Amino acid sequence: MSKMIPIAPNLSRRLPKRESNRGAWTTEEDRKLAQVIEVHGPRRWKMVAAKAGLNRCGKSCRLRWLNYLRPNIKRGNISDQEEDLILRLHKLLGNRWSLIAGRLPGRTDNEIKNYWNSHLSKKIKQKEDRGGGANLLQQCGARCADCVTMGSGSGAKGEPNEMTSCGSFIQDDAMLDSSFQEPINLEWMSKFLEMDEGWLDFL
DNA sequence: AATTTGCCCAACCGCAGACTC
DNA sequence: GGAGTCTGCGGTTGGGCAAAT
Repeated sequence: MSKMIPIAPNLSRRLPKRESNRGAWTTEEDRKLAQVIEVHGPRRWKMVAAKAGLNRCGKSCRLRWLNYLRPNIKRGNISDQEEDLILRLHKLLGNRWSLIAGRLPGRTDNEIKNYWNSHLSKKIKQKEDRGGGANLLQQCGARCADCVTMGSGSGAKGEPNEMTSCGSFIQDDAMLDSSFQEPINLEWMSKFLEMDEGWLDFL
């Protein structure tokens, strides 16, 4: 079943449940939030929420900015190349969506998480059911228990440098640090990961 | 045409680490 | 060093839409 990208996804998602505004953001709220961030920058979210006169918590404002209003957000279809990259990075990093998103310019952790949950996890399961593609996740897991642990959804946020085996190849902070802002060339990253897979096979 | 089903994805929640006083 | 607050992350929820019946 093909799904269309919503043209105006912020129209009416969730209904307000409490006194503060909740649910879908209106275009007016978006505009106010963007204005305040333009002046004060994307930090001190509680203050931003107050300055914008929005009856929303700072957390909600931050999320809206990061996932929707931030400049250079790429929306819509994930390309095959990006999908491949997500698969490879997930194999290395587990469910560390923010790290994975950091390697995909313009994509948000939420988007990648959603894409994984709705598309890739099914693909993997289908392959596993057919018996042919179990290696997608297990290849790594069999060799590196840390990857499995990190991807198990425990909520634990291990430091990149604490990774053993798989991670030790890319221990460099600049490589894994989510604050690493430079957009990375997808082709380069794919090649890098191929190298890493080769290294994994060597173990 | 009306209803049901399946799925996507924006937004919320809880937790933990970082930061400030 | 401890308490309180802020920020960021991953997991989960549920409203809305298109397809199927």
